[in-house]
Amino acid sequence: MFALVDCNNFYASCERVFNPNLNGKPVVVLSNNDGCVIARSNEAKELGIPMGAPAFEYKTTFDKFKINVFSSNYALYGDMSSRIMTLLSGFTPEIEIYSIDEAFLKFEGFKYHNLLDLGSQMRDQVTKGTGVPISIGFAPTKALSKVANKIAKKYASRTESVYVIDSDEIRIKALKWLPIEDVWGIGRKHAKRLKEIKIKNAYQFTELSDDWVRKNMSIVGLRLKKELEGVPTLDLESVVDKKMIATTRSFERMLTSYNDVKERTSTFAVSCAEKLRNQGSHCNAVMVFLHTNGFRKDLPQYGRNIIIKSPFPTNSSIAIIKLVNTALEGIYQEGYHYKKAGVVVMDLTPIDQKQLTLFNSENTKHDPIMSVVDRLNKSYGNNKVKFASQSMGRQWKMKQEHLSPRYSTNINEIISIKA
DNA sequence: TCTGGGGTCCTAGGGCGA
DNA sequence: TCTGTCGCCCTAGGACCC
Repeated sequence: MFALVDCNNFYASCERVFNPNLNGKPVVVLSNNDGCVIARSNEAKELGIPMGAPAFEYKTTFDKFKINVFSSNYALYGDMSSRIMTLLSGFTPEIEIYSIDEAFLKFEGFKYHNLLDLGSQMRDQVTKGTGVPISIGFAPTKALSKVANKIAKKYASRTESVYVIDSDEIRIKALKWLPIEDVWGIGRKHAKRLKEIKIKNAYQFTELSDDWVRKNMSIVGLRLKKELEGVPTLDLESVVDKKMIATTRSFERMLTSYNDVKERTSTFAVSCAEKLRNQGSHCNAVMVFLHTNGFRKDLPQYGRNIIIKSPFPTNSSIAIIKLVNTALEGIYQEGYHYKKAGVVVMDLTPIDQKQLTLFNSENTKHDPIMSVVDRLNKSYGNNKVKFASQSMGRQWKMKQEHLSPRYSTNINEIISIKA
């Protein structure tokens, strides 16, 4: 049996944990730069705030309904997530952390265990330990546990947030209930095509022929079909090293000078290099992209990306900045208003599998310098150590007008209780 | 004025050597 | 020496997830 545990409206719930006044009130959390809505409490959903709503367009709605608006606070959400995952790990060693707010758990040999009781225990322990409400779906496959979870969440009061699919009868009933566009693994494009041939719910999807699904939706679609039929094709996935690492951002305002863009991409390069060192990897290539604001039809549009191979595997911030600068020179064009840029490090290899090259060897001093940089940043806060191409005086800030304190990860921002 | 960020997997199609 | 075919590798692009 698989269980899918999903935190309800995770970011909004995290904000509520340290601010109980928000209970019962509408809450939304915005993306980086306070751009669009990425999480909503049930009350905000009921007021018709859609996922992805641009914040500036909904400002009057926020004011009108007294919606509590927060900038995203990833320090807080990341910490809450790891506390929840630790609690869940107490129930089974077989756990796959699927995202910041979701985990698949596998229960072998629990045939005669009462899953409803088990789910209730999990729910109570996480709620008691962290204050974040969760929903749990049990089923014989991962895709079906997603379906069960949706039901647990949708009918929270009736199911007490735990739902079990353990018979064919319940499975079919659940699949008939689930609209095709809500099936895990079926995105917008496939949902549209399926609806065109009158497939409206998950059950009808399972009635299609294997051949049709294989032909039109590839092996991925066929695996999904089997999963929904109750035949497991997906197992828990173990944590593997990332195959690419990216740092990309929209700018608060549009940039028109080469040096401004270069400062940004250098900072992205440093961030990617740090992530590489954390993972214990080197990169063998970097990709840099930049583009103008696609929403501004009145301005000329431009966007390009370029991949540059590194002469040697590296995770040195200095070496990666150099590569990124070379790449940027290749694609930067004067005369445009740039809104977004990013650096992606690719072709990653483990540090201990370094191939020696005859030419172009790297500077051997970089490794010790980077470990000093990492230590300093760890002790004095991130990004204290800057490299020459990064801005020194200038402070690049994300727009974060509604940021909550980092209650759980910064001693200066812990919650204070007034007597 | 203001519209996120970070990933994975699969397939088709072209280049290329056997 | 030329041509056809097969399979491998690489890349771009599409689809999906949170």
